[in-house]
Amino acid sequence: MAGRRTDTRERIQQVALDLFVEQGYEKTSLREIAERLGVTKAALYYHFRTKEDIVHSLVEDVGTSFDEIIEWARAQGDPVGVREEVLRRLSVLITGRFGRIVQFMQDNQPALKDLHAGAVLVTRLRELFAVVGVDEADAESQLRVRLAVVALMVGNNQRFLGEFPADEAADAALRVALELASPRSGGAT
Amino acid sequence: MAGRRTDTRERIQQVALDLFVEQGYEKTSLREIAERLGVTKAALYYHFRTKEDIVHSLVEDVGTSFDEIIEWARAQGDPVGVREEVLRRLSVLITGRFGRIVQFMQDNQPALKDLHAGAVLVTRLRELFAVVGVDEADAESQLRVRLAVVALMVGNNQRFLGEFPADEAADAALRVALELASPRSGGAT
DNA sequence: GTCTATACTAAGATAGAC
DNA sequence: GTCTATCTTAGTATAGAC
Repeated sequence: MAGRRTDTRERIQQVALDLFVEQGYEKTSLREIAERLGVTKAALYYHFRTKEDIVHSLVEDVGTSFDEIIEWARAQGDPVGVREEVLRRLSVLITGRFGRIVQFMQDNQPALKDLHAGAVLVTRLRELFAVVGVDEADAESQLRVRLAVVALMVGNNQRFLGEFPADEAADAALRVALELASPRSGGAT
Repeated sequence: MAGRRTDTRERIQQVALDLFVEQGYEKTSLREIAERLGVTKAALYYHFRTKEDIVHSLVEDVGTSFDEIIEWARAQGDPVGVREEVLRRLSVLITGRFGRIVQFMQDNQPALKDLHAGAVLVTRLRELFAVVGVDEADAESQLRVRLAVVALMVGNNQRFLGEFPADEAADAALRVALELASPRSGGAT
């Protein structure tokens, strides 16, 4: 808030995230955001160059946190041994302060796809998959470790596992993720 | 083709699905579809009442097939014993002629959400989850069986497991799904 | 029955006044 | 830092040509 004279930028982000989570990115118009704030559309364009810019500003923090996990994992020697810790750190992020944003990203994957913000999600997810599945060669093993990441995301998504309390769902998600990521002992049929 | 003199309706569906899969539902304009077909936007409105109607026409066949699986499963006596067969039938649908449409639904879940077509996906998915997870009480078990369905969908999605040949990915998806849906023997920590 | 011409509303976006 | 006015293009609707 240092050099600025209003907090409109932050209020835009706040209201936009509310509406994006409720209705989805495409279905939320700038007019709606502006009206709820009591300003005009043009005012939004002073603070953000495009609608995409708004969502990008919301998502970039998550991207940075993902990057930190990825870089940490790559710095370690033993990829398999590190996998579990990667999932635990991811779980903390998703169940913590980034929960709503991660859910939003998950629900609006296609909308974000071609957006600049899409890179934040898609690229990072691919890197996470790579980090988590380094030593897995066949399709089944790759699918398992990638599903571990998916388990964390959908398990903490109200729309997916909404009947259970959030903390219970979060626990379950982590347990399932760890199981999916654990090296196979017995083979399949 | 009985009472009709042109195949424009089918061509619209074809072109629309192509573009929807490529670019997503929201990003594809009616002008684009019309131009690729060499007609005007208004012509589309002769064959379909709305844009949503187009996607609905694409998705309803899948919905019917899902319903058949759900109804069959409910007609059986033993819910757990039937779970495996439900997943196998789902796998056939997804890897078969409905593959592209299922991938489209998956990728455009938020766009379809409030649409009439959304009921085809969301409602059916919930019912599938219910059928597949009847006897599972805790969050972890529910998450596992629901992830089994997700495994089938993402495993057959090029964007998710694109490095492997389609048939290999399909096999892997079914194996992982069956494993996730199999009753637990050992407990977690 | 099939399609074009035309027009309407609302969206994202921009220029310039205050 | 915010507003008014305007632009382009989206989805939608309908009257009427063939």
